[in-house]
This record gives sequence, structure tokens and C-alpha cells, in this order.
Amino acid sequence: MGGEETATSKAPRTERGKRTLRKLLDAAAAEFGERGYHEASISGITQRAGAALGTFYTYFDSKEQVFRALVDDMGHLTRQHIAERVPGNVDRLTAERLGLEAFIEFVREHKDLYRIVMEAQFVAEDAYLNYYKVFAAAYTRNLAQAAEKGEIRPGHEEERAWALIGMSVFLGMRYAVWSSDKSAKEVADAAAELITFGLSPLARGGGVM
Amino acid sequence: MGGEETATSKAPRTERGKRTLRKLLDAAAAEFGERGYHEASISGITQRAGAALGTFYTYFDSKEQVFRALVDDMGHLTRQHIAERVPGNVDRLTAERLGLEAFIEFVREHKDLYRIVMEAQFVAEDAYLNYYKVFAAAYTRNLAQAAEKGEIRPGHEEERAWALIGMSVFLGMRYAVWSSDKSAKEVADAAAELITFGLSPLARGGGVM
DNA sequence: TCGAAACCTGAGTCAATATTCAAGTTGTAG
DNA sequence: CTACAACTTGAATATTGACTCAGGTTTCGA
Repeated sequence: MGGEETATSKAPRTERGKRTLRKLLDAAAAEFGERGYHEASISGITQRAGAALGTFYTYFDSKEQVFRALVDDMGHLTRQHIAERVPGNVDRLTAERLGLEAFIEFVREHKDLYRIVMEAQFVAEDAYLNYYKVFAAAYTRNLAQAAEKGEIRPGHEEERAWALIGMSVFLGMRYAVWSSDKSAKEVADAAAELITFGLSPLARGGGVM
Repeated sequence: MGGEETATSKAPRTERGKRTLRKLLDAAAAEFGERGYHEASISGITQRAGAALGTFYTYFDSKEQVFRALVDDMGHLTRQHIAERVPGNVDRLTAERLGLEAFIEFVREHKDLYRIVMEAQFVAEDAYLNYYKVFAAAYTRNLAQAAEKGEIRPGHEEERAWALIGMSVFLGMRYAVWSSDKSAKEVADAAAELITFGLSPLARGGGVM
């Protein structure tokens, strides 16, 4: 599902071109992240990149196209980062804790890109939808597999996936984007306990009902 | 914390004025909700309202000001609707289920306003922050009280509050804004179970550890 | 009924900026 | 070295839409 083939005409063919493209992408991430899509300007991007205004259009068709490129990029980077931090052989509940911690750390290091993803909802809704649908589908699958293994209670996998993604997103927003007043581990531990046992006072001691 | 006093000069003084202001507010909600802040135009708002362009500026100072007014409005309406649906004397876990169901229903009936709240993050960040901080503070308090009564396990009240708000927001987005393929009750029940017992397979049967 | 305050009108002003383009510069294959 | 493709440049174009304003119309208290 790449977009490489249509972008051919704009792809750089020399080393110099590749360097310029990279500078523009980094500059765009910074500009969009700091000022938001509509406040951001192409001239702002090219200035940050140390290039002329027209150079932008050597590599991109429009303002919206770079934005979409950055959203997709963020999806890949996020999944990659989490996958690196969560071994494949741990049980689901452990994976949840490690995954959340990795996610919060990642957001802290990429606030700009994260803000771009969130804003995509209003600028490139299909890109945004896709971003979360990919996550939700993978999550739903993981939950279903874990249920089969008896690692978690079965049922409602899809709703749970969205609920858990929502938790991560808001914890990321609150404790990574807005403020870092608690460590990623602290937040992840609190959430992991909630995910594992819920709020019930009976959960640990031996259940009723 | 209202803004009534400074808005005096723009407040309507006749019946006709009140009617026009209301028409403009409704039109603005629809315009912003459908097209998003930046695509929305003042002329779009006044056309929907059946008024002339200049009339807008009889009641508002700027495009951003109406937008903020709508965000605040949404906060009040949401809290009011949930409070109406959640009796004060039920235990916390029941309140969670009823509250989430009420929230999803509310979002379904006010998709426009809900979209506006989400977009506020990029248009009027302080209004957005305030919107959720008010929710989170109340939530944290409720959780602490419930913990004292022994209705839930104590600890991490703030993180839990943000986690639970995130769950609601994403479930609302997925099952109210994007699609209504499941009933509010169905979604609320699934989430309530997760909130109560977590994912642990041991939670119901009688716990180990 | 009268007149002032409130309200309405919509063409016009003005600033912002996405995008184009024609002319120059640099890289590189042969 | 040379010539052509790749790349860069930034002034000019074109559109868009928030906001103003001077002049009408409606409301309503007295």
C-alpha cells in the first residue's frame, strides 16, 4: 500500500536531491508540529530547510501531500518502535505494560510528529482513520490470540482494542505532550494495573460473582 | 468563569437580536462541524443562518471567538447530560457504565459539537485543555471518594482518570462519530466490564496473587 | 405616532500565502 | 570536457476569506 510509484516524478535522483528532500521533510515536521497545519506555511518550511520557496515543489505536489507523508511516516515509526520494545514471546498483560511505556517514551521524543497525527483528523481524515484502523486491527487480533491462549478473558475484542488505544493516546497526550511530570514507567504501571485488574476492589483477593 | 461581562457590548437587546444570535450559533456549529475550522467561512455561517455577512460581527468579534464559545457550550452540555443520566447515589462502577453510555448517546446527537471540541486542540488549545482538565479533576475526585468508600481499589487516581477519559473519547469517536454499528449500551457494557475487572482471566473466578 | 437605539446589509478593503514559472546553477554520464 | 538532466531560485500570480463601514430598516419605549 505504498505511494512510491506515483511519486516517481518527484523522487530525487542525485545525492544532493536526497539531502534536500530530507531537509524539507524534517523542516516540515518541525513547522507543522509547532504551528499546526494552517498556521504553517511553505515558506516557513523552506526557510527552516535553508532552501528557496520553489524548491518545495520540486519534491511535493502540495502542502497537504507533505502532511500526509508525515502522518504515514509516524505510523511506521511508532509501530516499529513499539515492536522493538515488546518481545514477541511475553504474555499479553506484560506486553500491554511494555507497549504503553514504549509508546509514551516515543511520543516524548516525537511530540511534533504526534501532534501532526492528531491534527490529521481535520486535515486528512482518511490518513488519520487509516492510522488508527491499522492499530486497532492489530490490537484486536492480539487480544483474540491472547484470549485463545487463556491469557485474558475472552470477548469484546474490538471494543477493548479501541478502549485501550484511547487510554494510550490520552495518557500520551497528558503525560508526554503536555507535561512530563511523571515517568513513563510510573504511568505505564498505573495503567497496566487498571488494564489487568480493573477498578474492582475484589479483583486481587479472590473474586465474587 | 463565564465571559458574559466582557461580551456586554455584543449582547442582543431585543427579541429579534436574541433570535439572530441563536441562529448564528446553530449555523456556526453546523458549519464548523461539517467543514472544520479552517474550511469553515464566516459567509458560510451567515448563509446557513439566513443573515448578511456583516451581521456576524454584530454578535462576535472574530471567527475564533465563536469557536471558543461553542467549545465552552459543549463542556456545559456534556456535563449536564451525563449528570442527568447518572444518579448521585449509585456506586462508582455502576456510575462508570451509565456515564459512558450517556456520553456515547450524547456524542451521537451532537457530532458537530464534538468534532469542534476535538479540533479545539489546534485552534484554541487553552479552551481544549480547560475542557479536559475540568473533566479530569472531577473524575479524579470521584475516584478518590469511591476508593475511600471501598468501592474500588485505591491508588493512581489521576492517571486512572485520564485513562478512563481517553477510553470514553475513543469509544465515542469510533462508535458514535465514525459509525453507529453497535448500540451505546453494547459498547458501554464491554467497556464497563473492562473497567471493572480488567483483562485478567482470574478476575471473576477467584483470584490468584 | 415619533425618534433614537438596535439591528441588518453586502460591496469593498486588505493581508496572507499556496502555487507557478522562466531563468540560472550544479551534478554526472559518456 | 561537454552537454544534458537534475536541481535551485525567488519574483510574480491568483485566490481566498476575514473583517470594516456607511448607509438603510426594524423595534420599542414614551
